[in-house]
Amino acid sequence: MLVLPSGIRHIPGLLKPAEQEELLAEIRAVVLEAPLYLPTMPRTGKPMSVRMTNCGALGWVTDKERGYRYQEMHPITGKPWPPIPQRLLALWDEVSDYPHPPEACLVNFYAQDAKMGLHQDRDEKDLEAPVVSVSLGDDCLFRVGGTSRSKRTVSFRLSSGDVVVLGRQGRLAFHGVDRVYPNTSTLLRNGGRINLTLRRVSPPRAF
DNA sequence: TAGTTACC
DNA sequence: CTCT
Repeated sequence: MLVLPSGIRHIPGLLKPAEQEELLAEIRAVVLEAPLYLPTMPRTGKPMSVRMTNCGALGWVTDKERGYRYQEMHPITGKPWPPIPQRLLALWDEVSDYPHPPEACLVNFYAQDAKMGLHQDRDEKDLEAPVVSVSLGDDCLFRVGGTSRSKRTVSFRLSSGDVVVLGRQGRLAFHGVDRVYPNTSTLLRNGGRINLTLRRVSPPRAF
């Protein structure tokens, strides 16, 4: 039987099919305002296989010249990111156990051959807040390990409507997507997978 | 495959 | 550097 590393919560089917459809419509609206683009790796300029955009006050971006960072503007259009849909803010309140709202929602689109290498989310200044991830569309094989690359990893399947929370000891866990399973969901007409990642970037301002 | 190193 |  599968045992997840501590601090990693997998909540299968948290979003019902109707909620997935509603959320998808909102993400389509985000993508109309802030188009998906192909990010590139720092220094090498190698394109990733995933296409990205963001919503929220800040968005995670990467390019050859300036590397991984958060910024307030879409790198192609130069416009501010659209707001995070209210139902994602509500989901954050439901699962994050954190008293301040997320500032960034990274939207990752995985075509059927896309993947994401093992990595840590460590570009945020606030590491107290968890990372909350929502899956839509085709299933994927998700892999998660410990806080060093050499630690053992476990793999499990994520389906549309599943939510994963990386918090506490899991906040800096290495994780990635090894493959997408084509045609395992009918949510997206043309297949593929969307992952939404909610993050708090800055420590909350003292009042 | 096991796992590095920047830049600001 | 979320790749090789």
